[in-house]
Amino acid sequence: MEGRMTSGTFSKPAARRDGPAAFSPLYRQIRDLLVQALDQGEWKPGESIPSEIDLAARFQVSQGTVRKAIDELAAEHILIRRQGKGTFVATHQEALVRFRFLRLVSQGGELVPGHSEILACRKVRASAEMARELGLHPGDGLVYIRRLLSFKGKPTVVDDIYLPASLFKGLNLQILKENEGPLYWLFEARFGVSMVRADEKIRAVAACTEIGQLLGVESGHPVLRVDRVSYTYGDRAVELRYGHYVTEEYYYRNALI
Amino acid sequence: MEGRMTSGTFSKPAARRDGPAAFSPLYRQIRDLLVQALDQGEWKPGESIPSEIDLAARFQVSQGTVRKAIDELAAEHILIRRQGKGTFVATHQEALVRFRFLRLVSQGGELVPGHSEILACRKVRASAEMARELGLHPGDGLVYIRRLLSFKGKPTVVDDIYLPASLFKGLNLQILKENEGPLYWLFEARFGVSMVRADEKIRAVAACTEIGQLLGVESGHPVLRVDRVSYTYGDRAVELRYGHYVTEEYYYRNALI
DNA sequence: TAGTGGTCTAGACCACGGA
DNA sequence: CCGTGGTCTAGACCACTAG
Repeated sequence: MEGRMTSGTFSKPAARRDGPAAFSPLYRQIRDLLVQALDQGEWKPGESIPSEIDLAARFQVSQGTVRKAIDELAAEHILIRRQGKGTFVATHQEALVRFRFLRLVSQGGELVPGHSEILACRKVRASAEMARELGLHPGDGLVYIRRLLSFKGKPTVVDDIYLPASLFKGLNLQILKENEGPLYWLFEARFGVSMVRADEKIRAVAACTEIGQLLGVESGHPVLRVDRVSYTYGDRAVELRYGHYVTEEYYYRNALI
Repeated sequence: MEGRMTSGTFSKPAARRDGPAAFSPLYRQIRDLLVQALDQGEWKPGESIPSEIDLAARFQVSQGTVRKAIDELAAEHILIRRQGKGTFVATHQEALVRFRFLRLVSQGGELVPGHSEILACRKVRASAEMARELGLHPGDGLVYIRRLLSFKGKPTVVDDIYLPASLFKGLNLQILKENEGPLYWLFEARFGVSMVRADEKIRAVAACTEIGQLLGVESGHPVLRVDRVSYTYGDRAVELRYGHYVTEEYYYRNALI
């Protein structure tokens, strides 16, 4: 009963005078094991993971410790708890997840679903900077995608997307055109790459003629430029996305908390 | 409400009884009581609140329940836990808090402290829309502030700020000019109004001549337009802020999580 | 050494969803 | 009805900070 998996088994007794703090509580180790299992596809987006009691048995810890591990993953929106039903792997099919990654809302504040049109898809080679951001080598293969997002028929966003070809083998124009629903859903369902978080850099720039034509505005018109790096389970960058947003009828919404 | 208290396993079921009808677990009621105490100024920004054990005694619940209440407030960055020291009320003096409300970073990604210059301060009357957003009546008194933020000597942000005059009695140009440090620090230290969260709407617009002159760019130059509504403890809107950002050397950074 | 928050456990019971 | 997550308690011990 007692002696089982007390904190001594996992945690490090003192005796570290200057090394980087090596102490990691049990629940965080469990959290990392869960992420690892997710990364390996043990449970897929939309599926349920085992119950807290089962996981507690599997990892030989108390239910409370498993709970705290899941709490963290739920706070990161990697897992979703549903009382009475179970705990599920988040999927970009759900509106709540989608709108975390597409912040455009109409003047009134409604979250408007958009229509996506694929304009291009081809293989390119990574520049030095792209390689650095994706943890690849310059010249490595990338899949380039250009797509136009429209809201209520109005062209609003042009995205230029770059993906590591090694992770998205076989991705081509036909697959993209056949796809219905969010791109990230295609990525997770067909290629096993789940986008979990992203960092964005936002600027105001003047539209070039090419972008202007696609968005139906004059060249020089102010547009939002949104540079995104997206990450999957292990904090691994797996997408670069350069977006141009027309913000006359929709705006980028952000909550500061 | 009553069902909440009848959860007979509690050794002290008679402890809490509060009125607001909706069902909410004990720890959330404790959370709300803590927010209420903060709102009434029982503990001021930068100060420590009582220990978990003391609070547990005060509210007649277990330490674990208090912990969970504090956990929520810490997640909202309203409280800050420091192991071995105590739990403290967040203050805008801290860099971590400031940078949650000022998202501009340099190209390299460093968080650069800026220099603030007050350009104007006067009393105005609330328009219908402003009144609606602040929960006031049209015509109610507001304090209007224009300030210029510069980074490394370069003018970068013009903010037009509107505050309910009733909450900021006596705020004038002199007080603003004497103030050193963040505006929000002045607000919380001198007027007892703590900004806890905010919503922002972001667009790309062309600079008008007036804004262009202040920011040192041509009229028509693309700038970020950031409309902010800020909230204090009870989710009460207490500030409108319309910002224009030049984004050539600095950009707005956002984390999608 | 004393006091704080942080971790972990064990057990009881509540709320919810579905068979 | 059962199984799920959600709440609450009680107690032991660990990690950190300060005097």
